Amino acid sequence: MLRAVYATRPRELITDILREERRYLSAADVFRLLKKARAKVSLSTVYRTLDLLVARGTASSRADDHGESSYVFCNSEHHHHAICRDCGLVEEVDCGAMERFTSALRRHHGFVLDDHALEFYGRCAQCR
Amino acid sequence: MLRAVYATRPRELITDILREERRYLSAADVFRLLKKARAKVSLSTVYRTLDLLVARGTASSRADDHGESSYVFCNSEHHHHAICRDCGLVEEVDCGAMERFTSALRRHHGFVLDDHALEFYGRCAQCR
DNA sequence: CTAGATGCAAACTCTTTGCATTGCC
DNA sequence: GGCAATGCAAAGAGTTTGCATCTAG
Repeated sequence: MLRAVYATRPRELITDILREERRYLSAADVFRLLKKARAKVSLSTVYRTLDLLVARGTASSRADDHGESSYVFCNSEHHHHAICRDCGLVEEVDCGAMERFTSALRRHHGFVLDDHALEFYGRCAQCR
Repeated sequence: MLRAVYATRPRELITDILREERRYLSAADVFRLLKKARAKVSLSTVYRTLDLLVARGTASSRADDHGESSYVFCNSEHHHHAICRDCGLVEEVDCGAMERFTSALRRHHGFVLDDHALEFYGRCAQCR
């Protein structure tokens, strides 16, 4: 039998923050934003909730060069991220070029992309 | 005046391991391989050497989901990695498709790729 | 009422640093 | 010989865990 999952206040708060920010946030970032909003949620709950969101597909995570993990809200299952180096905006990428690219990669290198792992970095339209 | 850098035995050993393995290795992996080869090099030297190689462009690093960093040997300056999920093989990607892809991404999303950050995951020709 | 969630503090993992010693050139 | 590199142990940073308490359903 499946384990029940409660919709608690801390979880709502954390999910809202992630959905509204629309950029990668570390656990410490989320914790800081919670404090700024005068919500008292422990750092461990932040970690536990972020893990939960990733497990449910509501967020995706990545680790930076210094071993700190960051999390971003996700709407759809199958998509790729274009991340702005300046403002941090995370935008979904889903255009035909993607498909053409993966098939070319297969032809030229024999590589079959597991495209869930793709992420792109650059600068968005605003920041250019 | 530039700081001198010595070609020491530990550095040779670590560089050789990285060059021969041709896949991402954590500091602990390198340390393990050194021990297997009966070379006694401290873990801190492994870390320091890996940092040095990255700084010199001889290696590139990435962090996994658990905050552990891994390193791979690099030949050329400008390239992208295609990483096999099965065997870990890291292959350089450098075909026209890449360029066509980035220009399409710019047209469709207004995103300009900083393409040094690109990495691709999938399965290589052998592992398929 | 009961399984699940939280807070706190301690434990853990990976990485970095300080300093005495060793080694390259 | 002198500056650079190494080893060791201790310190750091980020994350996870154990357990008592609290709470959603």
